[in-house]
Amino acid sequence: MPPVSGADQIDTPLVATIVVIFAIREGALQVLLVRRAADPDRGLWALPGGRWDGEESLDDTAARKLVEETGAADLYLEQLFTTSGLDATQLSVAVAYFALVEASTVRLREEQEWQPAWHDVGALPRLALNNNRVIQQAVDRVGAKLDYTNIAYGLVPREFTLRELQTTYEAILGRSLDRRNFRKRMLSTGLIEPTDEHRREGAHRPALLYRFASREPVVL
Amino acid sequence: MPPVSGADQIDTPLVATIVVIFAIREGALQVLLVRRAADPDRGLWALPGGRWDGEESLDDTAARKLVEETGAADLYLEQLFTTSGLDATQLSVAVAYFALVEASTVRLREEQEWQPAWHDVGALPRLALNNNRVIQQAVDRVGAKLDYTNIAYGLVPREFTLRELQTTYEAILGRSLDRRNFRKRMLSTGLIEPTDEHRREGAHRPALLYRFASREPVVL
DNA sequence: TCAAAAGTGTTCTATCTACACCCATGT
DNA sequence: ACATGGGTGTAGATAGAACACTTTTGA
Repeated sequence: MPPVSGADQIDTPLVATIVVIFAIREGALQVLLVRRAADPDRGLWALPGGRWDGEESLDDTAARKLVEETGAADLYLEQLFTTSGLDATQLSVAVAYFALVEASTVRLREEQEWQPAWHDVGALPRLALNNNRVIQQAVDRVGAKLDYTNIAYGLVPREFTLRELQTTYEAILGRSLDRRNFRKRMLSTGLIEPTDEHRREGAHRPALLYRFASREPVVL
Repeated sequence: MPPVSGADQIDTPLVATIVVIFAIREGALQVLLVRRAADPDRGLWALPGGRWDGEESLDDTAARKLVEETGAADLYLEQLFTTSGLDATQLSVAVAYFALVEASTVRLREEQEWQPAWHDVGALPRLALNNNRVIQQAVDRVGAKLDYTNIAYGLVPREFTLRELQTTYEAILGRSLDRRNFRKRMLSTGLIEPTDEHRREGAHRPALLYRFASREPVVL
């Protein structure tokens, strides 16, 4: 095991991971933010993150941060990019990730001083550091990957209706899709498959439930 | 300006950039390698890289490394990903980039102890650390981006024949393309445009020269 | 006149887009 | 019976893939 970095030193580079945690809530794409506890920008809403201590990989640090904040199993986690110079008061490098979690599995620790809370990506406040830009890049990346991967499995329950899946896509892409074409394409890719169960809710025909054929990342 | 990290300390995380420098040479995709000067894997071929000292951004560190090794203007440089734990002897983080340079503008510093040299990506030796994997990811990324960006401008001279451009694409993709379809697609995207000059070389009809409409990154 | 690479168009296929009606259910 | 969302097919447009002959030049 490699030795651990000592306590804060102004001349030691700080390596941190930050995680853009997405979930679909109330039909909208939301992101988890916390109150930033350190200068600069103390008190502003910010992406959750933590120092990398060298005892685990960067990916593991990001995954651990995700679980700490949401209690959610690590459904989908991907590295975005790395930036330096965010924080003019300290030599620092931030490795940004994004994660996709299923809203119903999340239990926030709302008693915490950093006040974790979901925010609609369409109506974000000004965030600490460059966090607005990081989130925008994460949204763009997820939207692009919806077309040729199965990563939406991270956002929906194990079984879901096509309507739920379509709402998820629309929330990320920011535009509405044609129901018939959406169904045809989803099924033709083979990424999802029908179950033999239906869900009835309300005064209308019950919807067939589907599942992702794989809940590991697949690229078409 | 932020303070500078001190000399080597075993308990200070080392942040380094490494750069996959690509050029087309003799019709093949080649990558610049150097002899690694430090343990582990001292003496093996490796990607050029250098410590990040905090006085410049990570991107600037990678760009400077590129210029130091090749003398080439920074034609195209993009971040790939960041890894930790490459080097079990030290707490380290490596930020990988790839660069596209035009072979004719490169002047290697061959007198250097680290023996910079071009290697065909199709026939690489075993490299230090995870460098084989880094190069593979870089090739995949470039190949994917050929389809929807103009990044090939980084690999070809300011003016070029369609044959030269096609050879460049084929070297990266590892397969041959149809000449007529290639021409049609290249011109229909508007990424390249004809000049009014021809190049005659050999006992055959002269080829019209083309240029990239923009030599800054463009996404279709 | 010959060899060698440049230049050019059409057909076929697959994919994406647009669009309207019937079905199953609860009240 | 009616309101609500679920489920389905077709036609037109677009983009990509396959494919062969003529042109210009230097030797």
